[in-house]
Amino acid sequence: MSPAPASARDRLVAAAFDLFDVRGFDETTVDDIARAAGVGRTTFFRYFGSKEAVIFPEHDELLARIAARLDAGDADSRDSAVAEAARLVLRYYIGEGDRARIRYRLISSVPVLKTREIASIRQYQSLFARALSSWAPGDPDAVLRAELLASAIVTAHNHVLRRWLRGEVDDPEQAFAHAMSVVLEPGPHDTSETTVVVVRTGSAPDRVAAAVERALRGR
Amino acid sequence: MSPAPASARDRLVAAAFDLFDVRGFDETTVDDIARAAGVGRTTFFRYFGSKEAVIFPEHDELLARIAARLDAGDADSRDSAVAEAARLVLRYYIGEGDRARIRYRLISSVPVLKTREIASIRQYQSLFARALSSWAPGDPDAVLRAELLASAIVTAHNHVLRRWLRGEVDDPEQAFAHAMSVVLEPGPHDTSETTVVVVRTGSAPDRVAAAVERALRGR
DNA sequence: AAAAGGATTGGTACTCAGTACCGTACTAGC
DNA sequence: GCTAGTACGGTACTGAGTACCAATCCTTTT
Repeated sequence: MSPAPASARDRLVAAAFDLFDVRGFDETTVDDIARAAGVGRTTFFRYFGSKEAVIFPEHDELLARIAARLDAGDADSRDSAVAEAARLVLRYYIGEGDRARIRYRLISSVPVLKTREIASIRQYQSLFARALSSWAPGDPDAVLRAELLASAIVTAHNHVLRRWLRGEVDDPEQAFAHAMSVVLEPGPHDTSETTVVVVRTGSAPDRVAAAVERALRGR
Repeated sequence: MSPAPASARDRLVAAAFDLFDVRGFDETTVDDIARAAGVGRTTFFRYFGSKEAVIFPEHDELLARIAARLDAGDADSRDSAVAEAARLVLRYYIGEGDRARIRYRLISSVPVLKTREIASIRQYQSLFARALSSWAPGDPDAVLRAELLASAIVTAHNHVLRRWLRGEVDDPEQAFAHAMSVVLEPGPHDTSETTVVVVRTGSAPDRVAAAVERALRGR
């Protein structure tokens, strides 16, 4: 549809999504993609390391953007930094529109693509874990806590993204904000009964108890 | 070293670990493995779907064992069911000894194997998420909570396993128990300052405040 | 304008993973 | 002894991914 002179890389991506969508991933060879894009097979492998990689064309750039956003954060702005970095990814996929939906269908049906996606997600997760770990105190469990929060953020992000891809969510940004509130909410306890959470502190018990009472009454 | 008549499958696994360890993954062909095991190349692919799969020989059986353990649980025994299922995996890898260490080295240095491992872990995670979800109430966030807890358990497990593989932990079972306590502990807040967690409840504020005070004083 | 140099591309040839198919040996049960 | 099932080996093929070389284009320099 577009007049013509898109870059060879863009034409390859477009051709790949097209062919994978109509003919299937296994039934499409790299030769087919290159031919449809009007380039040589060599050129394909010059831009993408593998046949799967063409499905995630901006993966590296997204990784870099996330890393940049996380690097700009610090221990004080922790929660907002990770939330914004995750939103970055969410917005990207939402903005893709149809392409994201085609990818979702492909990933759901082709095991090797699902594997690839899971590995991509893990790269995001590692970035989050590293940033969180660098902001953490010398606590012996700091690394574990960082990994746990990183995995929670990624899980929340993916939960929302998948629901949006299935058409179960209208406002993904708001849904993600809600999911993050679930992540940051106290432990995975059953909320149907009264739960008392005790965090050791230097403050006198009376002062803490008073603060709790205020919190329960007010707000 | 063993006299001889191990099954073809076991000989293939042994030969693969051996060759991968000394010569490297990329530098070893499936032909090499088959020849070293004294079988044909066809036989290799009859037992393992791919060259990578031979590194995780008992993966399917482990998955089945986890599924069985989780199926035996119910909503009431939730915490112990998931903890035991995770321990199942931990014990398996600990019991492997040297083989687990070789796998760890290979995974750390060969990207395609790392990808494969991450995908395996995700399969465990999905089992946990499905079980947890099936035990959850009709809460609209129940699925999200199930996925979050599943990812937390898997993260905790892997944290401990990796530390053990690096020789940073002596008693992995105890370390895992501790990690699980961190997982189940209230929210990911900074513990260096006083944190007040409020969980909505039907009880009167006074009664809750009194319970908190008791908790802070006693124990 | 011409030459030089770098970057993008295409083509060829090769290795090897993975699949399909077929023939063969060994075992079990009648 | 015969047959059916199972485990195995061999051959042949497709296609992903790599290495290398030659051609073209575009920019810069003289």
